[in-house]
Amino acid sequence: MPDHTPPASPRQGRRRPTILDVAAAAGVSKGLVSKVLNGSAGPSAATTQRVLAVAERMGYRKDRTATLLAQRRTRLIGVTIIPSNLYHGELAEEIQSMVDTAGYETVLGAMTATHDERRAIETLIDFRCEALLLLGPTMPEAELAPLVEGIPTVCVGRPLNLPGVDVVRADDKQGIADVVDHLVALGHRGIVHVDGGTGHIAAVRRRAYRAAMRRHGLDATVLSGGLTEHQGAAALKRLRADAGVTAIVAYNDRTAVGLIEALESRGVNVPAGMSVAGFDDSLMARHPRMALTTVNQSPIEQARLAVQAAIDRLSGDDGERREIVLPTRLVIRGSTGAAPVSP
Amino acid sequence: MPDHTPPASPRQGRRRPTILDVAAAAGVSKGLVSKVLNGSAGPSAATTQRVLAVAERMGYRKDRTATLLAQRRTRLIGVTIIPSNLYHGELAEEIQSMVDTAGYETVLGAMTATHDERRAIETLIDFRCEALLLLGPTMPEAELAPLVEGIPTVCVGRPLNLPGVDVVRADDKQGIADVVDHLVALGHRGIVHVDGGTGHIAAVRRRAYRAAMRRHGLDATVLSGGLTEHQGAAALKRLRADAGVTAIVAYNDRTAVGLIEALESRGVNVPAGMSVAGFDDSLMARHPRMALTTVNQSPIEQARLAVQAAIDRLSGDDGERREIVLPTRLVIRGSTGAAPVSP
DNA sequence: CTGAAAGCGCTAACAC
DNA sequence: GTGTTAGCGCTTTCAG
Repeated sequence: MPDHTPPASPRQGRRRPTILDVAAAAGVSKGLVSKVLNGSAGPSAATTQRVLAVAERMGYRKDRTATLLAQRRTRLIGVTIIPSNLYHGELAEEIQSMVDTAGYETVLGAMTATHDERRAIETLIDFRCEALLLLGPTMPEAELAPLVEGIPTVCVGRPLNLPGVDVVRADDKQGIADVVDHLVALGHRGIVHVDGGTGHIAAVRRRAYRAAMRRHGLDATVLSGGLTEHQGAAALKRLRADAGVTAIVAYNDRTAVGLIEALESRGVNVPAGMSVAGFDDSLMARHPRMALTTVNQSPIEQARLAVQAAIDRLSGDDGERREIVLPTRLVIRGSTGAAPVSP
Repeated sequence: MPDHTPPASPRQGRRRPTILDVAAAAGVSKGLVSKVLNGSAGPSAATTQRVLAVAERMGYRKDRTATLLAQRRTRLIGVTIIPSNLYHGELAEEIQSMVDTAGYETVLGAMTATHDERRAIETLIDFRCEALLLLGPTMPEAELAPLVEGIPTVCVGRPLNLPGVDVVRADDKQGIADVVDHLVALGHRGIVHVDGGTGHIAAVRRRAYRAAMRRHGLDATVLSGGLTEHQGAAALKRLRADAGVTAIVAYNDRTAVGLIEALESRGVNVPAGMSVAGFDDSLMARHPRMALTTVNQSPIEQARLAVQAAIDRLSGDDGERREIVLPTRLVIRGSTGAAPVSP
């Protein structure tokens, strides 16, 4: 006689009670239970009481899967995130609150070495998220387009000219320009940029750096970096010692922090021997020990506006694609200083 | 005539194609399509080809909700996380990879100000996660028990004596003891502890601190702190200036970092004026600028073991509750130094 | 090899 | 007020 376990089911305690079990135990129909559970008008106070009590006692929890299938909506908002990026963490916390109060739920799609952006987005879509919030997406526009087609998406942190995709971002160009201006004002002329790799935002900042240098009549040098501390540190190997470089404009705070680490481990003091500026003004940058000169891009405001845009779309706002560009704010701290006088 | 939009449906592009649409377009039954899509044996090569092509062309994506409902399993592993905690971020990335390679998927349940641990866990359960990984849960055991009952759970970072709940944690007691020993060896006697609030791990470390102090015949003083930089900084206000305190054992790196920030903003140099030690050895602590003396608790190893435990349970391992205690490793860096000689 | 049909647990008309 | 019923999109026997 074959054993009678449910197919390929994982070890699981006794079967979860369903709405039917509750209905039976309360002596009513499942339809009624459903209404009670959803607080919809109809059921009498007495029934409501009883059903609720029974449900509670049985430890009943609605099966969201079934609910969603039946309702054909999820009230889910998907957010792509790099967990080890503190700036993403900050944004995510803010987003979570906003989404919460709007009566939706967030689901975080992690991007890691083994789980790239495409997969993260696909996962989110598979969860039937009704809207997507992409934190600093790095995929090329052309690949992103078909992926998010048909689902209200807001892109946080980079420009993206796709129909149906709203954008909330900081003015990266201005931010980088401010950094370069600041360094030039301090007397630096050998200013290099350690970029953020192949992503789109990286390209934007790279261009902004080049434009700013040109404006000052200075030569631009770009070193390929990346999104992590480690990649930032590694970029230093590509810096020629004799190049007369006295300042580095890093892609973001993580890159900058990695650079500072690498510099100081080689005995180069920051800012005495080298000025370093970041981007994001993350918790890391704010700390007096790090005291990173960086660019603040109002994460809270970005989170608020991004969620707002998504909710608006979900509420039927069919208006034009929005592109909200927030001003950046240069935050000058101790990691940048006057250029050393040449010997 | 009533309009015919689906009930309360959010704005959504044309309806997503279902398996039925694909079946119709391919001229086969939906059952067959299902089989093809799942790669199960049966369909002929020709049909497989055709169905796959049609599905691709229509941009078909399976509705996970429906799939799950039908299969009665999700292959989902839920992870609770504090997004702004860098240590959690590190753990999460590692977990994600491990879970990935095991053929499961992770869903992150964020804990924030508006979304407490209970809600995060409930959300995860509502997603029908088959197993739960709780990162440093703070809820009292008695409240946690009914919540996670019946679902394989592994608790990361704190002891938890609950049937069916495996534990992977570092030896906090040893870790704190090492810190205290280290400080005592440096000549400190006025050593206070800024704790992590009301959570369980906080209690464990508090006790460990008290025990270590007692062992050295020193008076213990505990200042209430918290899990964030801000709360760490705030704790300083509660420190009496005349107390002869020369060293602080902080609950974790975030608390320590907050303390250092607050101390240095008051002109107290670390470690010259005050030694500060953290716990976690997060990315933050490792940076030379922060150079935090702290306790490493092998996050990668913890992630690996935690996922392993969860997968084992899901694979039918009904063995005894496991409690894996990893050794900690004191990492001495620049934030602790010799006690100032008293005047 | 393919199709038909019975659910999965819940919601939402629509009757009673 | 309360019960009945028809799905939601998919998987999975079980026949053909």
